[in-house]
Amino acid sequence: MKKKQPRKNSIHDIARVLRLSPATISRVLNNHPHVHKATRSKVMAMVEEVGYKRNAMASGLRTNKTNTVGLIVPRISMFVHAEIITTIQNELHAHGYNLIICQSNDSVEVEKELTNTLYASRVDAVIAACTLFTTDFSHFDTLTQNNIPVIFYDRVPVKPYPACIIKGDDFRGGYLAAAHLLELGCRRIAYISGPLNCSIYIDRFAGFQKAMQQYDTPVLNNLVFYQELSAANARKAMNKLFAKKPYPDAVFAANDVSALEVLHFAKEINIQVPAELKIVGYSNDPRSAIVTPSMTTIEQFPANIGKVIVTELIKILKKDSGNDNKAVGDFPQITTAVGLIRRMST
Amino acid sequence: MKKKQPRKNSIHDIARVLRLSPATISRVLNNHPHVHKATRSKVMAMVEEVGYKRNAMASGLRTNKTNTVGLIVPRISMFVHAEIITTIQNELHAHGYNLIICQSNDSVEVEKELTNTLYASRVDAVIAACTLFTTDFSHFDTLTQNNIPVIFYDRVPVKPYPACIIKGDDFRGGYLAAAHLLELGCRRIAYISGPLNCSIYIDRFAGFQKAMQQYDTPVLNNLVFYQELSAANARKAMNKLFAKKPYPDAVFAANDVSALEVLHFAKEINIQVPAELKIVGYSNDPRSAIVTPSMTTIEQFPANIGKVIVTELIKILKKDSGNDNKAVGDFPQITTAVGLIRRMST
DNA sequence: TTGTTTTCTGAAAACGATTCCAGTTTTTTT
DNA sequence: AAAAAAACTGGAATCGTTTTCAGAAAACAA
Repeated sequence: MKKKQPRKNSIHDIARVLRLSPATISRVLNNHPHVHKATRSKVMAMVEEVGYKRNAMASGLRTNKTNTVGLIVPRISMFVHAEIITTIQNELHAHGYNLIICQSNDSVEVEKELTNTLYASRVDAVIAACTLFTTDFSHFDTLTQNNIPVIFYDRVPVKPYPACIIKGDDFRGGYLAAAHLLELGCRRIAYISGPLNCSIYIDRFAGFQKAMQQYDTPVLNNLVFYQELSAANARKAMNKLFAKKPYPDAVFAANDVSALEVLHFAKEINIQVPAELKIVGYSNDPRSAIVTPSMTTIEQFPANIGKVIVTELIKILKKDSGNDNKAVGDFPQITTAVGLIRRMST
Repeated sequence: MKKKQPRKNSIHDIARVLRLSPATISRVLNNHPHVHKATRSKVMAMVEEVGYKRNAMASGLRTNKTNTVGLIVPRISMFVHAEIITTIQNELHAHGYNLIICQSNDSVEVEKELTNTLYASRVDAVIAACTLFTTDFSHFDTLTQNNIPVIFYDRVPVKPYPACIIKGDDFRGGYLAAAHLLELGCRRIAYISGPLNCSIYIDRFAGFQKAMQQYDTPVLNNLVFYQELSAANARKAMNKLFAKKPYPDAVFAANDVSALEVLHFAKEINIQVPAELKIVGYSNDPRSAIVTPSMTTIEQFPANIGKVIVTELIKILKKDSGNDNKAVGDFPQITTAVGLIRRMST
């Protein structure tokens, strides 16, 4: 019960007991060469015995390295993000890095604070998926200017920024969804988009337009909605769409939450899906597979995104030259594949 | 473009420029009294100008305080956890603490490493929901023995452990689910449980038994399954249950993933839900609300759990006496409420 | 044996912020 | 005007680790 570690537990304490210097203990702990075998095992034994654990703050302060990567994400509960995070964590772990996960709750204010906190703890790099409302990315300057590499993904800066950018092929996603509906014969396609200040929605919309154009189908203003993609907003849009005929024959929603609400609404007012109305969502949220009818959606391959992010990050950390002497154009910009998953809603 | 922060950026640098001592800068930064007003504003201006940001490692090393709490969780993607985490983060933030979120991926090995990492960075406290397979909690000893408070929630130690424990009322959850089914007239109730080495499943099962007993209904061994709660395992269980008559008239599953698979299976073999088979899940996963028929389930009020956790944690951190001189019995053990949400599956 | 490498080890100076202890200035009191 | 108190500031030690530099010990060569 009263078994207590000695109050202090530093390499000095170990050194004192073994009549060695802290320097030697440190060398053992860091696998430096030129430590006598006997000394090494003596030290290791003692380290084991007293349960010594390195103080990361002292170490980091001295070496200017934390082996830690910070991640900022709007909400961890979003399926795509959860999946990406998990992959990132596993991959980083394999490379000896720890991951600090932070949620911005889609608040720019919190996002700013988080960049500061991560800088304060001097993480080796930051990975960020910004909020919907982040149009000014200058709060990341503290990081980039102090040579902490930043990788953006998902919701990325629209204007050039000195950081690596990794994004899904949103243009193609929008195109695939629209082309699919057009091919099925739909011509009055409603589109529920996110706000157009955000990179992903800009691109999805552009893809949507491209497909419509290819099928010589005009994009009707009263069939397109730019809004925060909540269920409530989707419902509002549907109320407008079905206030009077002609009804749309398809709805493409830029995320699955909206698409699910569209489906729910259609059921309520007894519109047959897919016969009278076809629906396509975005992201392949697990819910989209289990509703009835199951939902056609765009798959983003989150595990792949995670892998690409870590691969790039490791490259950057390895070469270690930091952001110095780099022009904006020197930072890679990578697009990851998307695909259409056809289900019963079309 | 070439605008560069001066290479170093410490209080020494600010002190040098202002012809003050680092001590004074520090005092300004920490709102110590007894700093001349003029000096204070001069310093603040310079801090602002050079964009000085405190080095958390140096500060933490000196003060032995990081204002950071570590959180270990099996998977952030589980809805209940995501919700709890978000609440914890927001509440902690209000108290000036940062949160480091870590995933164990339900691996005991990773969980161990994470406790070490969190100890290495000397967080002020650790909140942990352990893996299903954690039966030995000794890897948390490093923390408790070094006076870092630990709070367990959800999946908590079964044996006494010197840490605060916060758990949902799993006994009552199991009871409510079973009693609900019994009240509706079900008598052949199958139960898909998690493995019984884990606190939550022990309690849910006990609650289930209690209800069965109150209704003088025997718990039949061939209707109870102890297994990791995956969709695949749920399907296996269903295959057994529906291999030959008499079929069960209800299934209670200890989580929603299993319950959803049960529903899916029932649909496949054309069993009417709820007419022929009633189903109850656990956790109120968002998916349970949108399937057809929607799923009756046990709500755990995750936001409330998060609040309770932070309230307790702040109490502990405030009194700051640490784990010293505390017997195992001195640590609070709190149970949070659960409730039944009745939907169309019953 | 002596001289020269090669191994091994320790002393001490960092890293950046905080804080105790004095010391200096200013204000207040007598 | 002198004495006492209060307000303000700086020096220097400290937190625990890493690393450079140089010194001591061992191994090797001549």
